[in-house]
Amino acid sequence: MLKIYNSLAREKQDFVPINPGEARMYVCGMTVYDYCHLGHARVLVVFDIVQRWLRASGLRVTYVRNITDIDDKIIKRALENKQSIAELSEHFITFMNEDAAALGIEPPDHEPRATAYVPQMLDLIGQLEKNGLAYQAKDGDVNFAVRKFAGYGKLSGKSLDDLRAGERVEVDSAKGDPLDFVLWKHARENEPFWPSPWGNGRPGWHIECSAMSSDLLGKHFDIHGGGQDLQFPHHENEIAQSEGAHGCQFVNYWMHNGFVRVAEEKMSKSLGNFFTIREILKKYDAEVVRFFILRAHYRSPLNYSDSHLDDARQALSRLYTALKSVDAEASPVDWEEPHALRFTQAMNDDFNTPEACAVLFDLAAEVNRSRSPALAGQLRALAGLLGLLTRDPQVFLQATPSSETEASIAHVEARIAERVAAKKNKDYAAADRIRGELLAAGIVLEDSAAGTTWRRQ
RNA sequence: GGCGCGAUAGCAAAGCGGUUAUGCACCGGAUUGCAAAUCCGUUCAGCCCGGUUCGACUCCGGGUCGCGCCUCCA
Repeated sequence: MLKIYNSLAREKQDFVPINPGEARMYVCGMTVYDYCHLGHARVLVVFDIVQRWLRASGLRVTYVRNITDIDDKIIKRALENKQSIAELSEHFITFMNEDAAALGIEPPDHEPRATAYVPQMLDLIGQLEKNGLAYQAKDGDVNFAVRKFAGYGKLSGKSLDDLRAGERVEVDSAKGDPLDFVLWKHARENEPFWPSPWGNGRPGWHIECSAMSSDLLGKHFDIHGGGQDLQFPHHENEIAQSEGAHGCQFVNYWMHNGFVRVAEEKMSKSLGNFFTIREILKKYDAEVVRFFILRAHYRSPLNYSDSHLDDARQALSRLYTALKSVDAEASPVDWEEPHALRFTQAMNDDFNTPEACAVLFDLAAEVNRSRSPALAGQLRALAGLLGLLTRDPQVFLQATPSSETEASIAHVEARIAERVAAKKNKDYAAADRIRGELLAAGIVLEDSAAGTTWRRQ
């Protein structure tokens, strides 16, 4: 039985789908005005795993991950870059897709863009107005009246009065309550706008997710995910909008992943301490990055540093090494096998990927001992559920993230041939010299009865 | 100020009221021309103070420290 930590209940709960055999999941994706950083990579990987495990558990999954392609930052950046908003967002959507593909992220079933859902947003705002939860302020903005929605704060555990006490935002006098949030912003100069019953304008940040999720998944669905920083106010506001408009429960299970940190601080744009995915991929294999993320539980903080990635690379190499010398059977998971049972137990416990990885290492040790093609196949199959060990071991072990040329690989092969000849002549000094030279270049040689192989250090 | 999360061995990171987590690093042995890889073995834990218990890293209470949200943020 799968258990999920539900942010709404603040405890692990049995996952019971609304419709038996089916899971509908919505995840807040990217705002496309810049490159994705490692924090974004974590969301992508974490919910890719959720999606994969739900499917592996036999559920029919509909996975929606949205793209925010209209908001303040995009408008600002487009102006700075002197390009259109469409150009800017297209540009970064392309980069995002490249990064996601590199990380082994399976494409979601739907990837809706906010700009394509303006009519649905307007319908929703109209419904909220009809329900007495939205009002148009003097400045033309349409706001949500948080005091009118009884459950406001239930996700984040905040009470409106506490929020008011801690209010640090400049009060917008046009709002009925400082905590009211905007559903529809009136048109301003140099900004794109859409016509609406409330005049020309553009959507507020939160309304898009309410509109897209109900359109693609229905008014009530199973799982909603995103980074921990979205819990408040974004997800709280989504609940207010969706439940306020539809009059029914919005989402059963809320999932929030922890932050990536740098030197014990949250990695974020505003702190300027972020590393983009493509920056990291210049130094580390994408699968190493994926493994690095999966080695920590999704709700724990994850500290980023080169030495941690070095460590992850060494660890992943151990798994690939186990597959290198055994001809793994290409078989599906044998679910009755003991490692698979442990793996399943781990994943069913709120997606405990660190424990699932530990099972992979135990299994790898078993493969090394037994040289069993069936067990090697099992290792490959289980790891595959996490999107790991999907490549040829030799390709992984010899891969280099930077732009190494074929020529240098040819050079390695040539030097190995020289060394084999030297060894044949019992000229061990020459053999060791060649090995030392290659080692200095980060190439490790491994002699075995079957001959000499090499890998990157 | 309000709300929440965390503190595990040299580093990273899980489960668990009593029995080896796991990975990296380290040490000893096997193996090897020597290595590497692999195998076998050893060493190294649970912030502090109380409480519950036959027994607590694990449960409860109180500290201390760290982090996050309350403002755009994955």
